[in-house]
Amino acid sequence: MSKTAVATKHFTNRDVSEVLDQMADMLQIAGANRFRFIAFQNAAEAIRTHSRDVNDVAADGGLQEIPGIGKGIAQDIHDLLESGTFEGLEALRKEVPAGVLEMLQIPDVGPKTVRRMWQELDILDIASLKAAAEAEQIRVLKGFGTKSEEKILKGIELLAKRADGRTPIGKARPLAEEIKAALIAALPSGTIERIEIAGSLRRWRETIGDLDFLVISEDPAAVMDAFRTLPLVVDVIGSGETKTSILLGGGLQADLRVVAKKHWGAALQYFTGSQGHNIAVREIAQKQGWSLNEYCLTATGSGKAAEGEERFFEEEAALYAFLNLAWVPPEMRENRGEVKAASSDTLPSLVQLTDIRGELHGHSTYSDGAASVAEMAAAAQARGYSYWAICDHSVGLGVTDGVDAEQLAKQAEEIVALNQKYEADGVEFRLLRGIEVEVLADGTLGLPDEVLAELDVVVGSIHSGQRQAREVITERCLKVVRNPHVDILGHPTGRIIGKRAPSDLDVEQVLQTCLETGTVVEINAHPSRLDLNDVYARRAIELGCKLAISSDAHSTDGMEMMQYGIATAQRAWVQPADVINTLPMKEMLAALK
DNA sequence: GCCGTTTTCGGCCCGACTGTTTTCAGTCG
Repeated sequence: MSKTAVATKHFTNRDVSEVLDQMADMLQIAGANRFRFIAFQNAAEAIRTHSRDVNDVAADGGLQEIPGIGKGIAQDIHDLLESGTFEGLEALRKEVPAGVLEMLQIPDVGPKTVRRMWQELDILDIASLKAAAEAEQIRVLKGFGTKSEEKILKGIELLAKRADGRTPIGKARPLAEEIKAALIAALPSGTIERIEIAGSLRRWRETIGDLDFLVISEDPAAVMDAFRTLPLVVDVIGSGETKTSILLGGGLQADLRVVAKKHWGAALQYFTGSQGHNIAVREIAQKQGWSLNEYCLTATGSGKAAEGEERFFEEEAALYAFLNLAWVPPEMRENRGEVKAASSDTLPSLVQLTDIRGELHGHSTYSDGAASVAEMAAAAQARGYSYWAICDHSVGLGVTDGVDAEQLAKQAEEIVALNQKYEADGVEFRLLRGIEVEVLADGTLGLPDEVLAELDVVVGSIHSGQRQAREVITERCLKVVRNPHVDILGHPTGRIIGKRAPSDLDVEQVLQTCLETGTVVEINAHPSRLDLNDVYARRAIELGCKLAISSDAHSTDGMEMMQYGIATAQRAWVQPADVINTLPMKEMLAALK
């Protein structure tokens, strides 16, 4: 019974990558060859960010075509998908106790420490590690002292406080901006010559592990001091001559590095990451006879330049150019093929905020919005848009008052009147009539077809029953996509980052059907949604689907969220032609069903 | 375990900071 249950479990790309990560962790603790566990880590990352469903790729026999997946791991994945496990995994699970594996989650406790606790002190879980540290039993080991015990206890405390490790970008970005401003304000003018938020925030990843700041200053000590004493600081993790790490309330870490002006290009490149991207760039440098670190290129002697010769770059682009690479937008730096594209000068020309001509999903006071139709229209005009679709919730959504046919007719009068005024005033802006129509549990819609038929834009969204079984929710979603009146599939997976997992949707099948039916797929730009995410959005455009990037604004300020959607699209390699709301209104409307 | 503009074998990015040490290992990014 349980064996059957395991065998029929559907493994998502995330599930598979988690298993591979666990495999890497166990290999590390077991003391395996370091390149072996790196191989599993790389494979995990490759699967996590691969745009196709791993089950489909495996069925096509294409696993080994994914960079980082070779013969061995491809076989392991096949076994995993078929039977729920694979040989090497079972062997290590027998060898490494689950509690020992958990100890690896403790900050500042790595595989070497975990292994010694386990092997030399017979510590099998976090609770007994804590007890041993408190009883001062760890200092008996060679290489460990009182500080080590303190560090372990602090780490355990930190782990308990830390919710799930990563902070949604919608929270992290404002916080980083606040810290940046506070740091500048805390120092005499001119002390900071230049400051940039680097790391995953500069890459606009949907969740952030820690905040990274890079600074040019001739007085690093003063900058360090100011950083350590910011009011937001709860603890100083470490502080040296060029680097300081602090802990903020809520467990978020922030790192600061101060460099000289001539190091800026290499330093910004290094601190922006991702690690995978940096390794790929450093490998390119090596082939050309240079070693790259966060300061400069140094000739290795294997190229034309004399060994030890250094090259400095005040700008990041100059560094890329020196290595014969096109400058790679930070959003693309995830080692998903961008280094290869940069070397052959085939990077896509990414969609920009300025390409957006209008919006196709936003709310007003007719449903749960905070601003009137006229106010939203004014805000849209102020942003330079030439059209904006009012898509309030339809009836059928329990948590909020939705509009019915009658209210929709009333709203239409308001829209017509406003549009007449724009026309009379010679204003190049139009409101469009739309709806975010509720998808009921059986896949039927909250309003009848004849009501939908009158509208310019229909967004179909699922807000309930998101925990339905894979087949059920997929079929429900396909029903929406196939409806001739639904132009756009809204926030397809329904996830709320850090709060609600995505629906167990067969996204591949949904996207294929969107392509067949000409249904546009939304990138919902709200930073707690970002749905589709970067990986699925990339798959969508690979297939040839069209996208709409929508702020889903519920207030005039909500339109600001568009930047998160643009960044997500950029992370998905999306170009302006892939996005229907980069089109002028007439062309855009013609592109809808 | 993966990979190849020289390789199917022999490599696999690079440095800051800490703690326990007299020169380095561990962790992190």
